[in-house]
Amino acid sequence: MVDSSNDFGRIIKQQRITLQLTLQQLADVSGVSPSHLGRIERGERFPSAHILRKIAQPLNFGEDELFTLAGYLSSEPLKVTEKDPTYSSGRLDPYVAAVLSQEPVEIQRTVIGILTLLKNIGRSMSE
Amino acid sequence: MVDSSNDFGRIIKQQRITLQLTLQQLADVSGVSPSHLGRIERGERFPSAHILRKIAQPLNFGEDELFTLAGYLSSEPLKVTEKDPTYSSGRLDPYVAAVLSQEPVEIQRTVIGILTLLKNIGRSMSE
DNA sequence: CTTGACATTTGCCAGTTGGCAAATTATAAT
DNA sequence: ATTATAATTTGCCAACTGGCAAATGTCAAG
Repeated sequence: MVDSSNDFGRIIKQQRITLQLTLQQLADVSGVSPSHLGRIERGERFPSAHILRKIAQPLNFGEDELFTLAGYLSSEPLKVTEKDPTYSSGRLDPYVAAVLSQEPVEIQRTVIGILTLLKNIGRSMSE
Repeated sequence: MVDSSNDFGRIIKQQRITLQLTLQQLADVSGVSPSHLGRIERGERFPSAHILRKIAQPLNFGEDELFTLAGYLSSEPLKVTEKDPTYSSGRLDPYVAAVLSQEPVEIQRTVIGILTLLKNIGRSMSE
């Protein structure tokens, strides 16, 4: 299965690169084969919970953080999301709320500041 | 494959019974086939993260909670949040919630993705 | 340019997941 | 008990996961 907008893989890869690890090294530490790790990074495989748990710690992710990321970023959009009006715009996504509430209010507002900035940039570029 | 001490299945089943749902009804709501749900309940299948996520909401479980129950997660709370009292307010600033909820969920999640990336960069730079 | 040493990707395939439909079992109602 | 109906389980199999080994890509040193 290929995930065309492979956010999860990109995040994993970014973190591996940041930590200066090769696939082989991450494989040694996590016990997951380098080939499989590579396929996860480029969205050719969707890792099982078992694998997610193995790679969470070596990548400095909280386990549940990685699970939540994987769940929400998985290739198949949730039908529930489409059917349930409470999940569409006008409401705050529960996952987003959960993650943000872990941050100090200062950080929360900074995030909003960045969002506003990006929107302004986008607006001015489309004129 | 059979899980001899099938705690997870029992908990899932208990919750389904409590909510007065049949396998068929839970299947309709969650989008997971009744046969598969049945096999999960009696420990003949280990649900993927994808399936876990689908059934969490209809059963009134938080996703992390369900992952923990599934035995994939350690039950330890997040280290960062626990050790640093100034770090988390534990709640979402109302202004932040108001602004973010005006964006599509997709954007909301992208914002979180950016935040995560920035945190990872910061973490690796301070080592 | 070539060699050698790693790093990453690909080919292959055994094992597992999860859906569909048929079979079986439980539950009512007469 | 008998039939009808709903709920659950089983048989089957297409699709996916993840490991191993081979192939390919990358790059620094000679």
